[in-house]
Amino acid sequence: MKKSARPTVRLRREQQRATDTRERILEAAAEEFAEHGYTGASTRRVATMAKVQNPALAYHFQSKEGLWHAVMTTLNERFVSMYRQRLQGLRGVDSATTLRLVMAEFIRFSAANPKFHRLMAHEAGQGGERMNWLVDHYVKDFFKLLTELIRSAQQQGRFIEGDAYHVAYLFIGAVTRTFMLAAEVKRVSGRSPLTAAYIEEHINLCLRLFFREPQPG
Amino acid sequence: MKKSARPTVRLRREQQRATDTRERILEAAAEEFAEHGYTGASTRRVATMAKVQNPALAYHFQSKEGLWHAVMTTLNERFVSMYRQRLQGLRGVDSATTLRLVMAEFIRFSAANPKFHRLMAHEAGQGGERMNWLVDHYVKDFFKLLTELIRSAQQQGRFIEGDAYHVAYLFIGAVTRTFMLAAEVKRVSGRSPLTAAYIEEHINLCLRLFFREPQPG
DNA sequence: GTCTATATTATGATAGAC
DNA sequence: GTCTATCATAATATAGAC
Repeated sequence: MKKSARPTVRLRREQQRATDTRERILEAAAEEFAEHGYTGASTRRVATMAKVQNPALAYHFQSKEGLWHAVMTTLNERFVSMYRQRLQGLRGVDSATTLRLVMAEFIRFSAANPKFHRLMAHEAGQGGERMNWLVDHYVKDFFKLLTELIRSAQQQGRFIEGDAYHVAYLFIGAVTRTFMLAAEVKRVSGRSPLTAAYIEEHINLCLRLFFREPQPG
Repeated sequence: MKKSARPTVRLRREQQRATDTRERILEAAAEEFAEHGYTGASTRRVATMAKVQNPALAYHFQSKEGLWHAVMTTLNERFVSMYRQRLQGLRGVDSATTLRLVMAEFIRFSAANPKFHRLMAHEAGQGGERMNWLVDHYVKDFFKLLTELIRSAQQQGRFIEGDAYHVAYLFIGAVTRTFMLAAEVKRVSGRSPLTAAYIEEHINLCLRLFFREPQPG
């Protein structure tokens, strides 16, 4: 059988191609869902952006909803692994310092992935099954961790007072708004928030706002 | 001509009915656009929610885009008249106090109109004609006023430091996030942000966060 | 101003060749 | 795994009676 003379190489090549296709679709879908939300997103536009035929989406992800779940799983896993890795390098460090460094990392992640917050926000406004799935699989755990750190830092007197969940939402809102509305910020103020200088300024402003201590270093 | 025996009364009644229809459509459309964004919104769902037939939308607003413009104009005029009225009552008061009271009013408005911020945010993420229209007609003016007040309050040493546009976005993000994501906040933390107690707590937290002075009263 | 009916296009999903 | 072709539905918009 000439055809399968080098089956492993052939297989690898096909799998590679399939993986590329899958990832192009995922990236295009993230863009489309971020811009238009679930109902407003068009799988045909996704296919066009990813330069694949329409049925490729069904082949790889079964349905529009399957595609959405794949997008959200991918991005949330990236987010989770970001802060888990940051935490691993900080074992033994006191809570307030840990919180400060995790928050700085969160700001950098938000600047690098504005799509992530837009995707989450689309679902979080009015409830529904997709929001419940997100909260139960990812959001709740993250807030549990974050609020525990906040309470510790508050007990050390190094973080602003107030209900931990409440101040967590204040922080996330303050941090993410400029990045989520980058196009508007640019047109209103003349500055793009997605520059290195702006991001560093943002980290300083946000941390100074929420922490009760002189800047380290 | 029996038919037009009392034309003015007849006219008024018809105009009243038309006005009711128009307003029902506007309210339903605000809900629909807030939840699904412009592309995701369905004018058929709007018609169903407003309990009118589909062509009624075209009669009153010409097109989907006409409907969107009417919704945004209505809500933005309400927003503008809110802060203009608040400012009128504060002539002669110093900038920092004016800013504090305008911001408190902004928080109350945001709690009462979470739809407003969701509608604005849908368009502000990726740019486009609708965003440009919003920025040029409403957002720019509001930020001009807000940043002028912020700079004055900063000169008085009564507001946090930093670029006025930048801190304005921090403030708006911190204030609006919990209301825009009310459903998520409820599921994550168990508290609904749309209660009177939460709103008062929110006002206190936000003002304490951004102002550099002891609480008045 | 409001209704029924419909033209036209876009959408999500699938069938079947290769 | 990828292609062409197509189905069924839902979308925006309009025509024309009343």
